Amino acid sequence: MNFSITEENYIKNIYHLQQQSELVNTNSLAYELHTKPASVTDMLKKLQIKNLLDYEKYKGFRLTNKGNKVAINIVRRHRLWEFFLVTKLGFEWDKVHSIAEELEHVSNQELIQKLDRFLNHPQIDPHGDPIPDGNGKIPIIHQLSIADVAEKKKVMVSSVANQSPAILELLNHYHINIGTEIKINQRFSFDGSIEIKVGKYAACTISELVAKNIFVYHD
Amino acid sequence: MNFSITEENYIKNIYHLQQQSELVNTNSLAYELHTKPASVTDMLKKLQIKNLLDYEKYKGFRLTNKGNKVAINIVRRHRLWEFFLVTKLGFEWDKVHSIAEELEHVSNQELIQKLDRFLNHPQIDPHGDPIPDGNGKIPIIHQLSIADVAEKKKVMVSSVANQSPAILELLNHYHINIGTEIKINQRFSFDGSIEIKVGKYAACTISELVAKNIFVYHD
DNA sequence: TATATTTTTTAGATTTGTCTAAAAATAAAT
DNA sequence: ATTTATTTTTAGACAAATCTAAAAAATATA
Repeated sequence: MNFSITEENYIKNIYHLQQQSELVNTNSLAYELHTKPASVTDMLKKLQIKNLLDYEKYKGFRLTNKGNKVAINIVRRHRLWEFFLVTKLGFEWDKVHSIAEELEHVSNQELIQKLDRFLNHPQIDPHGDPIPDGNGKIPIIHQLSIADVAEKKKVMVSSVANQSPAILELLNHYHINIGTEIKINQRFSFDGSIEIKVGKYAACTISELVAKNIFVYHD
Repeated sequence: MNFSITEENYIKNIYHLQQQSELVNTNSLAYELHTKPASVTDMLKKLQIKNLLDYEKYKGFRLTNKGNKVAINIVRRHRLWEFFLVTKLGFEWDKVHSIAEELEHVSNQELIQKLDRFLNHPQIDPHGDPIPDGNGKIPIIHQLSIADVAEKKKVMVSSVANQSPAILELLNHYHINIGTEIKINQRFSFDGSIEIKVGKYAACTISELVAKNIFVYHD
């Protein structure tokens, strides 16, 4: 089944609001979508008719199983594109969200499948959020801040918590990016700074603050 | 200035029809867009108001300079995405057009700029059509069929004329793709077949028919 | 030149998604 | 338990893009 861009945006935002509270209400959805409550009510009816929404007048609403599947697929597309934009095109984190918001509506199944393979089946997007797989399964990924990784371990960067241009500047300087391999050489107890080796670059030292913001895959 | 997806589709199709005849008429545009002449007339008025179209009732129409620039930008996006889909995601030629048709409407300038750089500023799309550059300049590319390349020359595949699944099967077998480096070893006059070396694979022989359908960059 | 045919345009209706303003239901406060 | 405030829904209008059916203009034919 195919949905309009507008419908997809409603579905996706309902999904996200449901992560915080079981039942979603009209006003908060209207706020997220930068639209008016009256418009939301109209769309709720349409989504209910299409069996995407459990909705009772004045009582709030939630996605059906079917609606949930559709939502997860949109989220998957969004996060895959974000990963692509950062790791392949060299975008900075703060720019990718709005672009991915457009790309996510290109709904060709084969496209997403091939994109996923091209990116090597990433499990975490640049913001640290999990990327659902083709079956809608959301991986539970164990991430650890570099500050907590044991010495001598080799790890791969999965995401970065703080997304300010300031930390970006620093990470670029250290050649650290999503997917970068890092070896933890030595931790210094005086100030919590850590000597690391990034890829094949010469070893360098990062502050504890930076270390705490860099997350890596960890099983 | 930003245009709706519908407007962009009209502009692009007018552009393509203009390649064949200076003035475009309502019926042929309606045919291309799978819509009705009455709908076309409505849109023509809108495009004229936005200064994209020179249009006189009952007399046909053509893009203005401004409209032309917009069209070329859409074509650029379309062909860059086609190139991406084939060379990076491994799509076959016959599948990419409709997907690129959706992707082309994601109009973020920086996205296209970075995609272009990522793809290494390709000049020809998988169908052999030129890709306009960021300034709207359309490169005049000299392509040559492999059948006409001198012996011992090293060349790079730019496009493939015949796009049937049958030739695709063969090209996959030979590891030939857009961007692939090929060295012409020897031409055999008896049947016009040619021994070539594809990338770092062992030399192989292709028929004259295949050779005639593979085009390469040539200055 | 008059008539027939084709092409193009107008007029008015429809669909999708939106809005404002007012009414109805629910929740909060006295 | 009323009154007040908030939230949600309805009713009716609007803009974008489309359609059908009929009128108008241009072209072709006799």
